[in-house]
Amino acid sequence: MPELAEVETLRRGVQAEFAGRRIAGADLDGLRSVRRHPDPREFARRVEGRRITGTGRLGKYLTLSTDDRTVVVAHMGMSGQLLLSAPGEPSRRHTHVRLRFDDGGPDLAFVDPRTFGEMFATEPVNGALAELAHLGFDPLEDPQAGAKVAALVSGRPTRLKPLLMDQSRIAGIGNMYADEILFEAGLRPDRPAASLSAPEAAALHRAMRTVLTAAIRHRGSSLADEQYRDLYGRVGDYQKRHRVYGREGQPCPRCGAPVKRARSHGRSSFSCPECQK
DNA sequence: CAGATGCCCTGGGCGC
DNA sequence: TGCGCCCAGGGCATCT
Repeated sequence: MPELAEVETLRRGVQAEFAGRRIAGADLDGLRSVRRHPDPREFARRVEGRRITGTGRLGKYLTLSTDDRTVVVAHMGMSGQLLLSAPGEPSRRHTHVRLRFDDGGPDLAFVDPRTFGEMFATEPVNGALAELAHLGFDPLEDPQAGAKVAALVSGRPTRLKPLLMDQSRIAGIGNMYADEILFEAGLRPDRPAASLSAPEAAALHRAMRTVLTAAIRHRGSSLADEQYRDLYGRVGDYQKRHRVYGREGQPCPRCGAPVKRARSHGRSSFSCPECQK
């Protein structure tokens, strides 16, 4: 389930492999992955002939800027992959979008079994993409992130974990990294945000940076299903360093108490009952 | 406005 | 071997 660290890993791959190249055409399979376009042919028409000039990321969204105003946006959802594919090589199952390039180099394939992900082509209005306007700040890219975390928790009755995962407030943190960040910060997932002291809010921001930068350094997390792969099809390494997520009953690496799993709304939260307060 | 719920969707794992 | 069931969960629409 690609979150900020996995999308950032993909972005770096896409930047290295696709920046400067011109899209010859887009092959589409069905409507769902380009569902923002009333007619999928519109997506193909908008990207054809565009040269990719750079890449960006806001939260879990990856953006490809081009030589005109067109911006191609990708979101991986639960199971989306962006894969470097040899031109002419048959598309694997669940390939929904495939970008071909005019230089004979590798294609970019969007593969997504569960189809929660999407791609679309759009353009900025007043320098911003309307489709991403609902997103909150990026915890790594925003230089004001520390102050924004402090402001966010102040006076808010919401519990910490839903707050961390609320993309309209902080962009890029999902279920997995929320658990790891809260463990790193020593804070319970169900802790009311407003109850945090100033040092605890600072620790929460520090934990975001620590966990997310380490996860990027290790090229993201691939869980048991190995659904997450980078652009080259490689699994990440950071799952080996998970301390609570997916580790129910195993000893907390800090105090040895068994990691606890709690469920709410069909989502699992993993935490240490002893050292998260 | 915030929180809760249900839906979208498929592969993999499990029990029988 | 195969079938039905459950689970994973991000984003969004819809409700209270």
